[in-house]
Amino acid sequence: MQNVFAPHDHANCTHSALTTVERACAERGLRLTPIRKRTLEILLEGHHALGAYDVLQKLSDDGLADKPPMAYRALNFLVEHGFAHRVERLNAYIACTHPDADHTPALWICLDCHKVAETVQAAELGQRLGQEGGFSINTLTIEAEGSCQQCRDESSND
Amino acid sequence: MQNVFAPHDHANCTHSALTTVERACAERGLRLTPIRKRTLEILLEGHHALGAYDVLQKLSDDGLADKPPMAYRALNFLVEHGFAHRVERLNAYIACTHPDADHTPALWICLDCHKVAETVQAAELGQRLGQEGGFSINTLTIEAEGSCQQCRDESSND
DNA sequence: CTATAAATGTTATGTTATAACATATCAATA
DNA sequence: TATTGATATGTTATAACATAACATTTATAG
Ligand SMILES: [Zn+2]
Ligand SMILES: [Zn+2]
Ligand SMILES: [Zn+2]
Ligand SMILES: [Zn+2]
Repeated sequence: MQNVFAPHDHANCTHSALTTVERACAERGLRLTPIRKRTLEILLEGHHALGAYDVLQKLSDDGLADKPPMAYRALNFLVEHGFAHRVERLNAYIACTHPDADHTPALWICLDCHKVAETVQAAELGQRLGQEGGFSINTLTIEAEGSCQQCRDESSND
Repeated sequence: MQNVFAPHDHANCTHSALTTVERACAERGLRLTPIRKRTLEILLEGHHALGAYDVLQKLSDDGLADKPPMAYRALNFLVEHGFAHRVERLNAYIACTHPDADHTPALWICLDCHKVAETVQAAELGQRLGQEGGFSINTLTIEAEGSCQQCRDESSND
């Protein structure tokens, strides 16, 4: 999925992410337990970032988990293996939209529709920046807040 | 100051930042009140990020402030006007090392010495990334965790 | 089977941040 | 210089985010 801000077949979006993650877990010997799978499904419900306690509430509604550590463990599992991303600016989490690739995403947070998109072209860019000062990058966070094309188009149609 | 990871005349570092901020406040009609000034001085004590409650403790030691909102207000003032930066990855704050320039910094967090450096060459880079998807950037966060040249040099001298 | 590791369940608490409202101080101007 | 409106500070309370520590259960390998 390229542009989550634009209208798209989100059922397909969800389904392909889920099957990709299931395959990746099988290949890598990771256990996509019920809590973990449901947590991913919850994040996949939309392209909005959810806080850990939002996720926990939904897990609790499903009778799967009802204590903060349970949600954090599932979210951390997904993040560690690249199936979800933490949005630092929002203290929140999104499902990854290309969970097959080993990647460092740049995140685009629309302040209008509140969707969060990601692009993967950002990593080498950071590496270049860092080399200037001899800094060796372990992890790189790139997040932008602003407005997506769709929201700007809509607001100009007033 | 370019490379805060390397040994440098930090007294000068502190002094020049403080006088630059004082001048900027005078020019822009901003009030660098005692709490705000002391908060800046606290951040300037080193190139380490401090949490709001660390700052609050120091303000409290000085009898200047003793409730969370006081520290957050002072920190927010400094951040809003570009005199300090919030480090999203650390939920913490650093004094800006070039408070004269209107800038979007990239932050370099050394996991070894825990110093945080900033560079200003990053903004246009983000703009370029964003334009690809038609995203209009309001604020941009670029933060890297890793190891600085000095720390890597030292650890290879074992 | 059983030993081991991994995951989950649970309690408690730590950490970060803000809403809401009261009071004081500053700065412009009548 | 008194009024006043804006800005900053003081205060209470609570919201929101996150993890330490330990017990129990479940999965997997030998
Ligand atoms: Zn979708
Ligand atoms: Zn949008
Ligand atoms: Zn310095
Ligand atoms: Zn270092």
